[in-house]
Amino acid sequence: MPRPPARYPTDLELDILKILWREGTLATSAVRDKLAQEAGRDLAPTSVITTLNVMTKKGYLTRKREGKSCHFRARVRENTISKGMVGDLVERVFDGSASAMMLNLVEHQKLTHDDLSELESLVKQLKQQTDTATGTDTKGGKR
Amino acid sequence: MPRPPARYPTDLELDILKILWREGTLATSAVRDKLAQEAGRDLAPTSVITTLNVMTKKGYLTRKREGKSCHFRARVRENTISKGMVGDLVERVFDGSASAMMLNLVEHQKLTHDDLSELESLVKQLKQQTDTATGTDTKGGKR
DNA sequence: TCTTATTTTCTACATAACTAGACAATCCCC
DNA sequence: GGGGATTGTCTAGTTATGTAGAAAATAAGA
Repeated sequence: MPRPPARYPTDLELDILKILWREGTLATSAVRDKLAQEAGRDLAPTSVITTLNVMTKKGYLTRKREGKSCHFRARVRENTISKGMVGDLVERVFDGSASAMMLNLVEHQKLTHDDLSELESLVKQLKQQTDTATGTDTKGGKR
Repeated sequence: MPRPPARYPTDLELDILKILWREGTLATSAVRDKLAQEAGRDLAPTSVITTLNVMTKKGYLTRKREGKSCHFRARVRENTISKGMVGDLVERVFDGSASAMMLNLVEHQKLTHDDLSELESLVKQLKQQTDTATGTDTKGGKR
């Protein structure tokens, strides 16, 4: 068994996905420009196309021929990917314990006072839901 | 510029680190056994040594000859690695916004009522610290 | 001591990721 | 319509990861 394929988008793929999530549909050259401007990746046109084709093969993108050029669009939603990547990290690093990861985040990453307030109210809200769900515990299956 | 080296331990490396963090120092064969038992990785002895040597070269491990065999020990602390990996994900997926990642976690990962309680008190505690810090301008240097 | 089992070293190979060149296809402008 | 520019296809080169075999080194036992 050789190198297993990555479960989630690689670095470059993620940079491209971010662009397409924001911009919608773009031609190859446009993707190339954005990559240079925003991600500081100054790639040859062929490099960009190759990558876009690979991503299409992987199911990350949709490809449509438009005259001589191709237009690409994200086929996966941002939320799905970020959720998956976070979940993967929780699994691999924290053995599936989301709370362990939360604690790590709260302790090590810089959170502003406002961040903390927002988080606090969100937690309070969720706690109430869990409270109410003690009777009908089917509610927990939010996701 | 070809394939960039991973910034953090790969899958297999992390599995090995987890074992060594828990067990302290182990000979190659012991690492191999644990990998089989706990991670379900049934590797050939040579595969394990090769990986251990690579990890040593990367600075993850310490290697000491002990008669005919070698003993390995983690050289990096668990906290450092997990913090780094979480920070990396925050950077790559959430563009550096730790709070965005928190929200994702709270929304999508399953947290028990107890998890939420613990989190709540931790946030409360941190908020107070931030409050006290309002006098000193340490707030400015966010990111 | 000589055989044997263990462990290491060195080499190797498949696949993924990242990048780009050679070259073909296609479009636009004069 | 032909020349130049743009874009796509195909191929390829480099490094990382994951895995293991051949063979050397070493310890241990009969």
